[in-house]
Amino acid sequence: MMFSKSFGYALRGILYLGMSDEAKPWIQLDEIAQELAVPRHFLGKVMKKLVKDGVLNSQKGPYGGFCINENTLKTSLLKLMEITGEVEENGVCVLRLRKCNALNPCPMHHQIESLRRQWQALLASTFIGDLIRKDQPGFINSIAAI
Amino acid sequence: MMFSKSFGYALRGILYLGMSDEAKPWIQLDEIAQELAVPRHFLGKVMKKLVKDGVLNSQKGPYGGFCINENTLKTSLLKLMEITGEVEENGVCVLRLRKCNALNPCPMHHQIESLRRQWQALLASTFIGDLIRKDQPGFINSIAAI
DNA sequence: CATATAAAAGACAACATTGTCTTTTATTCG
DNA sequence: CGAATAAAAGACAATGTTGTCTTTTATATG
Repeated sequence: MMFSKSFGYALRGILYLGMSDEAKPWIQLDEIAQELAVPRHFLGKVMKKLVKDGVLNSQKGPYGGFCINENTLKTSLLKLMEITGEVEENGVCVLRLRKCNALNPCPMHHQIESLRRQWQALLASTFIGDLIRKDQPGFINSIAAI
Repeated sequence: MMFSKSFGYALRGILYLGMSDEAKPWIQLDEIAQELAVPRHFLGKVMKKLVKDGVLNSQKGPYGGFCINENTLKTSLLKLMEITGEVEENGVCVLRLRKCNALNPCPMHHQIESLRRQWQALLASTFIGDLIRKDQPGFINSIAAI
């Protein structure tokens, strides 16, 4: 019940862009990495993936950088996890037993089942847009704090 | 919301011992690894840790092997995770932000909080003994199935 | 005591994730 | 067009987890 570092970087990068002043159309990797205190080049790779998957836009050259687009706020956390490479573990047994199911449950099956459903539901129904709080003054601080 | 392989091996190894015929006091690594279809030497390392932490007993030499002891059934899954090296993530923010807390929550804080509490509670209050079903004929199958 | 047995221990390889550095490509602007 | 800028891409290192193999240690038995 923990996200990968890639996921965390991706989410925080996106939120940083989402919170940025719209007067400045493109935000550079340098600024994002510095503000979030995150390894620059690694973040670059993650951002690249997000661009490839259409979750963000990017622009090369002077005054270029990254910005959100029409998909960004509608992107679910589940989608984000897929992009950042979290394994697809929808029906997979927590103990990785292939034959585990309701009829032939592994010892953990019943204990875990409900929590996993809640977890999946949360990831699928929470969108980037839900996480942005433009009205909250400490918001940027809360994603920058490391 | 997934256990490490080490954890899975440990749990299944313990349960295998817990289900074994008590007429045979010690069970060898060879048998366990084969029955559970698990890498033998890697399992050996995991079992060694369990012995060191007093969750299992072991005996070298001919007719030696592993067996459960007075602690085994009373061991919680949380304890098992600690032994198998799952990081201690009790108060840690899911995004690994150090300054995240109820007063200065990260964007995921409220969404996750309740689920994490349930997860922690489940791990702390589920014991090895709770997972053994001596009455259930398919039980061994359910931990052997890979 | 000698031998066989089985865990314990240690060395090392495969693999994935994370992180750093350099080169390439695209774009803006003078 | 030429220079500067910034993302894209690629090479490679550090680290952690998982897996394999070999050697050492302890113990039971003849």
